[in-house]
Amino acid sequence: VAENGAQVAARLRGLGYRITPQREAIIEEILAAEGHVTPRLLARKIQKRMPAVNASTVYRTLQLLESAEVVRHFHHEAGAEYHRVEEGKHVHLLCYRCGAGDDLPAALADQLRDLVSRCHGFLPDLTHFAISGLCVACQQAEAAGDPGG
Amino acid sequence: VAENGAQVAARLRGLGYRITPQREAIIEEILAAEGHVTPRLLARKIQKRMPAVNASTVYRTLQLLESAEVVRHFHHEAGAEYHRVEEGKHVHLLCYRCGAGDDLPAALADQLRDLVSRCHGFLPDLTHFAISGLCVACQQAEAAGDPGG
DNA sequence: GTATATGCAAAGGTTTTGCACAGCC
DNA sequence: GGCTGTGCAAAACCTTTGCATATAC
Repeated sequence: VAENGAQVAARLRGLGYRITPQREAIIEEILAAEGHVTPRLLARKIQKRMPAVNASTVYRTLQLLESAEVVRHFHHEAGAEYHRVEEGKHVHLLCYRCGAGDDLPAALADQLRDLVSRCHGFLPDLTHFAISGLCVACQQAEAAGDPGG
Repeated sequence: VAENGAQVAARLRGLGYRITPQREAIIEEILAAEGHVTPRLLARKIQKRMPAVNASTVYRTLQLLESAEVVRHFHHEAGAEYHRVEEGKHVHLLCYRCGAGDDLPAALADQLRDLVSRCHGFLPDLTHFAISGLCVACQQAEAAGDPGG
């Protein structure tokens, strides 16, 4: 299902957008990124390849790509992060003690969504905000009285 | 269980902090606020009472109050919000279509937490990030083909 | 050729920080 | 009186915006 850069570009063209070298580079960089990227990091990566590219172009392109459903963003402690839509099923878990990130298995995520929906009516999108908490290792450390970080 | 301003001040004194008029005003304003406040709104409220108070004092005091466990913060689309610890049990639901806010019933919140904890090991704090989704009304509107906002 | 995208620069906004002075205890 | 907290100003960020120019189609 995962599109490559050329396919994304073709789809954008079909929507009436123009394909510029800047946009090609930004698309490629996002598709190449595993997981998620902040706009600022993405801007830095792009500027390594094409130093003249302005940060505002990166921000504008991200908005464009989100409206074209190529990417999506979610929020965590440090702000917003972008990822390709195909990787959007992840529920992001963040340990507030050690900072480790993890993902919720899809089956469990579905179960949570259905439970909220059935019991409360609200249909949650658990992928849009991260979930803070304690990872297994840090729970054990806390139980053992380890002061930790 | 809810402390009043004087009790909070006494507790801070016990921790070795000094109580200034600014801090008293900030504490009172937070305790008076129902629900949550952004730092910027809090700063504006304080400045109505005491025009000379600088925003940096508000930010510094919020950090202090959080380390003393008087307040806590959570994140949503627009940034961070602070609330008193006693009101911290809320899981914040936000409709991404109409913007309406709601809270998850405590029993359901507990159930979700236990489910994640049992199945995955991770012990989530569902109060630290809001949960985005569709409220009941907007689900019906979408089902009815209403273009909506 | 024309509409769109870009670069640039500047603005906008929030939050942080350094420092001298004021004021709490 | 000593140490902590405050105001002020400025800086540091990130992100957005207006406008003239470049360029994709």
